[in-house]
Amino acid sequence: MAIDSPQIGYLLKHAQSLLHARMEEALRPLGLTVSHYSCLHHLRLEPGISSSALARRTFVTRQSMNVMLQQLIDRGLVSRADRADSGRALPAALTRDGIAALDAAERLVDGVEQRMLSGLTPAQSAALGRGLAASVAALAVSGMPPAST
Amino acid sequence: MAIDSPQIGYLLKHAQSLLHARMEEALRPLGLTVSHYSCLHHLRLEPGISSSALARRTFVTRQSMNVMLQQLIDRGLVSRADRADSGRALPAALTRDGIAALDAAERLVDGVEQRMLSGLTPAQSAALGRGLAASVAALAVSGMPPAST
DNA sequence: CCTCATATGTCAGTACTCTTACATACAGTG
DNA sequence: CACTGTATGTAAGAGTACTGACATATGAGG
Repeated sequence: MAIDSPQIGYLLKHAQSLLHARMEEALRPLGLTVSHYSCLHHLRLEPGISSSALARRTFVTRQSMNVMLQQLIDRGLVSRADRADSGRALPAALTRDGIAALDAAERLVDGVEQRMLSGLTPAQSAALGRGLAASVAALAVSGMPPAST
Repeated sequence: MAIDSPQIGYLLKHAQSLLHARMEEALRPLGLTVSHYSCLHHLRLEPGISSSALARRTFVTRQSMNVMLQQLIDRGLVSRADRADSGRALPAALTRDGIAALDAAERLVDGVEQRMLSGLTPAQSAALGRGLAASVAALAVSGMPPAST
């Protein structure tokens, strides 16, 4: 293993693990998990999105997303059509209560993210964002890049 | 939610998710999971480490680490004393086969990390590392920082 | 010496996510 | 129209990690 860069993977894991833990703590008073929050968040960004598409946005399988959606529906935070207009996709959307819960959750989550970036200047935060975006782009497609040589 | 910075949490999750997926793919031919790799990796960094300490390094509970360690012991990659010299900690270490497996795994993982950073200059990679380290530091302790105002 | 706090190992139960598999609905092509 | 490919929803099962609880071993302090 090389000397300098390879620990970036570990730092990435460490940062993500801590962010998840702090978000979980922050959301606990609302009775929401981070997964629930992510679901609601993307549901607001794209009202009427299908469960499968939502699953891709939140990096889980569509089976897991269906379970989570059902929980949120049972709690009255999400509504979902029981018949598809076209195709099989059943559009889901936030209810009034869902919007309220998400508003409260956003405030808490924003606080955690601000705390995460509190040791960085705006320029450094922007650089962090660019670095992460470049990493995402480089890892986006499955499989190995053309072998060296 | 604010306009610019808050998406960094999502980028962090996205990057970590993709890194994990690519590492899993790369390690599959060896029959190792990313969790197994992390375990072996830290076992080499700190030979004789206890299961609980190893769990902290790899961000899982000591119960989960015990299960993983047992799997690796059953495969002959790790050895563990059955009696503690002092206290209750049972020191674990890599076997000859474990070192060989880890050597092969390190090469594959390094390739993935290099791919992740391939779109960044060395200076940008360093900045990414510093940003992540600062994020880890800011999120390190549980609980909320003193409320604003 | 005794007590308390901390750390480790372990067991049992729970919850969550994934893998695998199948049925359905549309789009494109012959 | 029939066939193929892709996308979605759903169900069943396995695998994995977590929470809660308890016993044990050491060190600090009275």
